[in-house]
Amino acid sequence: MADTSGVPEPTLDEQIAAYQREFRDLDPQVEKIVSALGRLNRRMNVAYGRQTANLGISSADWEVLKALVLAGDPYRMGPSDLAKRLGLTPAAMTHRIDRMVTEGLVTRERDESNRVRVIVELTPEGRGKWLEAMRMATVFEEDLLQDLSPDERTVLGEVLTRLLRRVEHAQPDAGGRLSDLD
Amino acid sequence: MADTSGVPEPTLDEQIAAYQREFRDLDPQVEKIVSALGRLNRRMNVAYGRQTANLGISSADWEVLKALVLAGDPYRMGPSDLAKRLGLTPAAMTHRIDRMVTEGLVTRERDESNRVRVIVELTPEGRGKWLEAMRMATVFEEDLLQDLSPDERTVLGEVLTRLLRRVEHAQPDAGGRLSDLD
DNA sequence: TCTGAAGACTTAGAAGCTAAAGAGTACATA
DNA sequence: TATGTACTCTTTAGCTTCTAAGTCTTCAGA
Repeated sequence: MADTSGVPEPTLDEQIAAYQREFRDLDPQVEKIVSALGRLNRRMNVAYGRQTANLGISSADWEVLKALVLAGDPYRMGPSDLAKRLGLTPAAMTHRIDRMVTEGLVTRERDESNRVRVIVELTPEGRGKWLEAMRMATVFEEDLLQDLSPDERTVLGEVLTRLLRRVEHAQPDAGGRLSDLD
Repeated sequence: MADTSGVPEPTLDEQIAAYQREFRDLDPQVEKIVSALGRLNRRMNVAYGRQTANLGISSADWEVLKALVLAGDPYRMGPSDLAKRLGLTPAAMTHRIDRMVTEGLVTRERDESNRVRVIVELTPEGRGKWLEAMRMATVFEEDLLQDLSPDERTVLGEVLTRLLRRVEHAQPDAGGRLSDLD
């Protein structure tokens, strides 16, 4: 584990002030919204990560569990569909499934009706881990939002989905990957 | 590059509906806010990633450039301070700096007043890349938010900083790492 | 001068990814 | 039936980036 003590991250306002100092054409209000979004997400992911780590599952495991649960009962997908869904190569998916099989989270077997295909299926234990992670996550989320009034929740949800629609429309398909610009 | 065609991600509403089906105790409004936050952030990061990739810098490069710029003129930090700031081990920082020196983004030299220390300094080219990345990012961000009224911007900024304060208070220091639970 | 602490680097190795080659299965067509 | 082709998954080789542990250099204090 890397040492993260000392050398603290600047506060949001300090960072915005520094940006304005180093970069003239900056709307501080826009930057504050965007930076807060990035930071909020980063902190939330740290919290989720701690919770799932306590369950003994990695973020890679989590992604696969989520995809299988969203597929609905009987919680099955093929490796290449999973790979496309998660943006991995089939080779990477093979290794990931190997690990998850040994962890007891999923099973892998040939499709008897078409023996070219392979079926990855959630085990009861895998589904249990997903449910437990969701339970912890929702407790955290409720707590996070508890200071927001009903009106604020409505507005926030509406505005965020509007932004999401805009960003999805602006970029039809994916490219690189990057942590928050923040 | 992994194939990401076909097998589309469910829409936000489809996903919420699936979560409700699979997990009883779920406040759909809370989940919608949280999921929209996660997705929005993910899409934004993809956009940033494309932009910086066009400049020939990686997300790792970007993090270092940002830290040095935020340090202010003369844009200097020691490797271990950078490592702590970015949550890496000093060894990883050494390699990252190696790469960035060959890319001409930073210089590395011994501190003559204390020869144990090393000083990493932003080059004019590195600063130029940061400025250019910021320029592209702000254009994208202005465009993203353009449909929001002044009132909506004010409320959004205020609510997000409130949430940020809450999440920062709730978890003083970091733990694991995870992509969006979404 | 000696010694311990601290900072940066080196080495060895683990994890996870990609690209490309390989193996097995299904199916269309002769 | 035989065979070529396509499809799916796995294997192999190699790359990148990280951590852990050890080394080297420098500085500060006894």
